[in-house]
Amino acid sequence: MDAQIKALAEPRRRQILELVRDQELAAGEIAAHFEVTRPAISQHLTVLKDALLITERRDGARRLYRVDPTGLLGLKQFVDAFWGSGLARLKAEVEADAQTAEGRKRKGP
Amino acid sequence: MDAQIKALAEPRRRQILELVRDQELAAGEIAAHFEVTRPAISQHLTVLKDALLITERRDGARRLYRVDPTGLLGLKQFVDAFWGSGLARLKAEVEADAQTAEGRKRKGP
DNA sequence: TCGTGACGTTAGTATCCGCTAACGTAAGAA
DNA sequence: TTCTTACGTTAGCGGATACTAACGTCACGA
Repeated sequence: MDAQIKALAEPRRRQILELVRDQELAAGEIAAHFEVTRPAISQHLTVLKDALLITERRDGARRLYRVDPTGLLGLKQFVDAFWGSGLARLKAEVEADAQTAEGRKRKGP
Repeated sequence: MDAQIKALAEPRRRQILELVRDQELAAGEIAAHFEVTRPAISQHLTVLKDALLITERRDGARRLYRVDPTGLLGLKQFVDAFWGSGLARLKAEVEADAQTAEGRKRKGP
């Protein structure tokens, strides 16, 4: 999961992911959306591919890229774990606060 | 969400988050779990705090830290969006493959 | 075979970032 | 006040990385 999070830490790579989220695009088409050089985009695509976040498919001299959702599984589990436990703790706190507030009838919001 | 993902991109910061996920710990207690110096941990805590991933509470000369789950909301939405759309696309592909396979009865697994 | 289009790859550079060492700050205890 | 504890902050260094420029590779058409 380390490679995936580090890949997503770069804003441009997240933009690339959004581009190939619903459509399959060639490397040149992706690069055309940005103002950096094409090799820079190529390196970003390599990072995303190594992190299993996109898949590459050859079509003649072109290479088509698309999102690979399975690569996000580890990150999703990580986030969901914190999200679930965090919400549970928040809920417990709110209930505890409500109880103490009812018992004391003091220290308003 | 950029600050949150960049904060999570560092493995040590994820370990810190796991530490203060279910318990409230002081900066020194957190630093005791690692082999790096205390100032390094202090800087990590600052990054996590700026990214709204943890909360700081003063208790005398000590400072207690704990996970703030609400800071993960943006990242969770981002991941869920890709996860949902990606799974939908995968499902559509599988169904399309099943149809073509049934029609052609060729090109096995 | 020669040329062209579409990519990837490799130096080389500037910047960012995590770490340590040294210093500064705030809150009790003596 | 003075000492100690528990922190945060700054300066500086070394490694990682995003970028550009130049070069190499593969597929296809003339």
